[in-house]
Amino acid sequence: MVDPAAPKLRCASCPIRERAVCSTCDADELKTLDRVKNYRTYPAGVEIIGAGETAAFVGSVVTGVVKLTKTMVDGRRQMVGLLFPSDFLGRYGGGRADCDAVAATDVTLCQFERAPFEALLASTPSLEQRLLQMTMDELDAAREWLLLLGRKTAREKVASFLEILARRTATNPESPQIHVPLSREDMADYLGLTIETVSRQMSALKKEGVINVRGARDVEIRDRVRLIEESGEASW
Amino acid sequence: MVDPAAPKLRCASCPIRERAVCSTCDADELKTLDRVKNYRTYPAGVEIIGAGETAAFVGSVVTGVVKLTKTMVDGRRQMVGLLFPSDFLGRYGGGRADCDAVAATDVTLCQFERAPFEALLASTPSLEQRLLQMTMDELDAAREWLLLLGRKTAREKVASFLEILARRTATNPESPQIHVPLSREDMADYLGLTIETVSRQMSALKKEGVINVRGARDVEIRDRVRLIEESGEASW
DNA sequence: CGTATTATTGATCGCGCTCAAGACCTGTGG
DNA sequence: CCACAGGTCTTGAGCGCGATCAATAATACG
Repeated sequence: MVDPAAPKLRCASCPIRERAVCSTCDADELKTLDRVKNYRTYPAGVEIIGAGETAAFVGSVVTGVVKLTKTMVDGRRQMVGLLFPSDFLGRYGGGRADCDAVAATDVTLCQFERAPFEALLASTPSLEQRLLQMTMDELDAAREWLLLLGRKTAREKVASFLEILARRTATNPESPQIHVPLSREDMADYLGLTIETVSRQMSALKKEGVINVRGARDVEIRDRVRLIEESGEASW
Repeated sequence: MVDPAAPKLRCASCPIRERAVCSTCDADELKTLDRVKNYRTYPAGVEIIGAGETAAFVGSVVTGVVKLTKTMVDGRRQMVGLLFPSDFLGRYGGGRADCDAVAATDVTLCQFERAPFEALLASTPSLEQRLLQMTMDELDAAREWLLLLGRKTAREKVASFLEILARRTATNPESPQIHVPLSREDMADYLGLTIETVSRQMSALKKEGVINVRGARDVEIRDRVRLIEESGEASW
């Protein structure tokens, strides 16, 4: 089900050292974390934590993308979180998870056993401050997402999604290439749409010259300004 | 615009003492908070914090209900937060607010000046832990809300909203009376619907005997089990 | 290659939006 | 007391966006 532990990276050379929950830790604190940390890889599609379970660990995404989803009894599914490298995974309060965490791509996690991590958290204000900051940022993102799901059109939803990806992952600021780390089905679950509607909107944006698509997962943004207009930005 | 300060309540006799952000504070910490706190009332409809502003204060809702909303350039509006007594108000990270905070009913806040509150926060782990806990609870609620907006039908949305209100505010567990603290327009903004659709679904639930409505804001839940069925609960 | 999976495109349907009218509620002044 | 105004809520008629159902097309993979 799960690969054996990958070799432990030294924190100093960790690619997410500057942005993860541990970014404000000093050398001593890193040493403590080091004793309870554990690299682990998951292939795309595998469930990392199931809804209702109490995970034995929390952790940071090092590489890859993790999706959080909720499912209704009749199978309707909505994505409720999308975690990129440096994002934190886990219901920290000790409660059980209320959604599934699934590897959207191949994923590497830097996992911490729950109990010692929480002990460290309680005794390390800088770590707790960082986690609070990250949780508030996620809450802000969730609120933007509420606007998207509640009031945007299919066109605006797809454009917004591409713009979010461009901001988070693109290299070249102008005319960026983005690799969409999700299938059309995952995009639909993110946007509260069907795969057919996602596909149609992608085709329309392509036909109008806003984007260029090759192979369904590689998108070139040809007109960034236009894309932002199409996304129907909030007014503030 | 805003009423003068209401008389300061002693924390010991505060109605939200057990559940607010200060619930884990000891006597000394309450004394410090006391020096920077400030009761204030806002009449229904008044803007408490505008999007883009950096509020000079944060605080707890003591009585009444505060709505957080986002507005698009063309006027489409989505509620993204709904704060009841004991809930915390304010973008704590020191950043600017990214949505409007408006009094949905007459509201009393227990306000703290931002700078001293943040100083206290940094030096008081128990306070920070409590705020982290509350922020994670809000994030959980926001994720449930994402499912509602993305995948539920109008019927399910309205039933879910009534069930949420029943859980948060009702007195009698069986056949509870609830007072809806929002107008139909606010309900529509909460649910990502129009006021007409909200009204139609309320009428349908009434006709089918699930609820009883008197005066648009007072609802008796006649069949709680049925209401929960109609809300299309998540599967876990 | 052939098979399975995923994505695109087309045709039709229905839920919730829009536009419009009417009901109800609340307060104000004669 | 009624009359009237302004707002909120309800109800009705018709439409359009996105869902559904269905058929290809493209891609991944052994």
